[in-house]
Amino acid sequence: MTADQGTKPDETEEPRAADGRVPGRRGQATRQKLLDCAADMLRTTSYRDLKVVDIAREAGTSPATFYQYFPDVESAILVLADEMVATGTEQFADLVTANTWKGRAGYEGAEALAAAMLSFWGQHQPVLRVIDLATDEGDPRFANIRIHLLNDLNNALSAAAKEQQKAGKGQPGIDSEAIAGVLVAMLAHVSAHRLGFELWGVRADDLQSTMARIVYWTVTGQKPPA
Amino acid sequence: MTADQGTKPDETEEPRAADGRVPGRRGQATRQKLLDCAADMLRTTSYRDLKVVDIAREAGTSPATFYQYFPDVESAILVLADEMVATGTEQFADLVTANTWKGRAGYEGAEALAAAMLSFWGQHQPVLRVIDLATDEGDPRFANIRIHLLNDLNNALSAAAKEQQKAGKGQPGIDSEAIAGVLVAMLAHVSAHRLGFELWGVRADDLQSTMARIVYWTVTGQKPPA
DNA sequence: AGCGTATCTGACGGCCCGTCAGGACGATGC
DNA sequence: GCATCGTCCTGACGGGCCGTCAGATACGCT
Repeated sequence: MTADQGTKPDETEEPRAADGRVPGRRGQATRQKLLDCAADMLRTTSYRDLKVVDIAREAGTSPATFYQYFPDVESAILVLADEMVATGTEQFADLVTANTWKGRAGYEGAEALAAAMLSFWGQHQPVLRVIDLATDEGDPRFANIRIHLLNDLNNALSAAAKEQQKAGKGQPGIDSEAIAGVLVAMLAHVSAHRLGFELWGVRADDLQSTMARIVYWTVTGQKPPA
Repeated sequence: MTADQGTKPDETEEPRAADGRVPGRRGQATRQKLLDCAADMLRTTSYRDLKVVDIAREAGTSPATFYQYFPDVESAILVLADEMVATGTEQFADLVTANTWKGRAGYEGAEALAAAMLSFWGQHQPVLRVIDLATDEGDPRFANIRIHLLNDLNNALSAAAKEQQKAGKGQPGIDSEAIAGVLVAMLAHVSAHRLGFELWGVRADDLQSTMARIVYWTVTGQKPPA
């Protein structure tokens, strides 16, 4: 309210500080540096081994400074996760709703979805890894992030499946939410473990095709063309 | 070798103690009590919050006693996981290899597999939860357990898929290992999160049918009967 | 330059972990 | 019954990391 605090570009929401104060220019700089360092370290260090003291040292500051901007390590990663979700959450759902699910073009839409998932998980692997881990561990904050990320896709797939069912195609007599849930679970889990598959000798191309074919057939009940 | 130690029923392997000694009757009793208490507490407490002191107190003993039988909490859970795997690892693979993959009987075999997975994950939910978590976290000990649990199923599905491919059915031109990997990932992940699905309003029956249909179609390329 | 405020930090108490020396218990021989 | 020995258990301790606070520092403004 009455937000006229100089040239402040009105960041998304309020980047609240530790003691309630609103951080200034320099404060936000160090805050960002801490975030960057945390993101960097996540690439090499397991999330459980990510200590506050290490992040602070990497950023050239002291642990106490960290706590001035984040209540704990998880909160910092949550910010990273929020940014990531904000940049790419709706693209998956769009790939589903924009799909005609007919013939070759329909199958290629499924292939595009699988490719997008694999690519997204490849790019944001470290953060997504933490989201999955913390969610499975029962942390509701990360669970919400995960829902935000996958909910649109889930709804889109459910709608597509139901649409096909009405046309006498797809999987008869099965709750479309179950269909969507299983497909989303498959897509997310396989994408998250692509590296593991490759280490096991399975190529990403084959994963992508397999997932695309399963998605296409499960939604439409039609054999993928060629 | 030369195992004639009275009425001792020759337990699997050597239940080694802390300081190298072989534990006696009473020692094994408390060891088992610690395991039982750990298993019990896993049902209510998150694996990360499972402290040694809590297990010891629950078992009516002291933390130091725990360390006499297990180097850490994870090792204790590993024993539980080993027992679980030993009791039910091959049943999944058998359900695949025994399947003819033809007609209604073939589809019912797939349904039986999905049902078995859901049931197994329901029974052993707490321990399997830890296995998944620790594996994702990079713990190689739990990763090995997980491989032992799913490897036979993976190989069986891969063999079945390849068999169908040779007969001109199934998914043409795709590595059967990728097919098996995706299916196993789906089965395991959905089974692990059945409770979450149900909380979301999705019935286990629909999950089972969806998974069974996907498995059957992916392996055979045939539409499930009825 | 001088002052007020935003920002940073060294140092501290608290919690949990894993270990060790020593005490309690139970079986065995007499 | 009781001495003795081996098995088993535990109270107490040092160490590491966490999160906080009062004080020091640096910047912006007049």
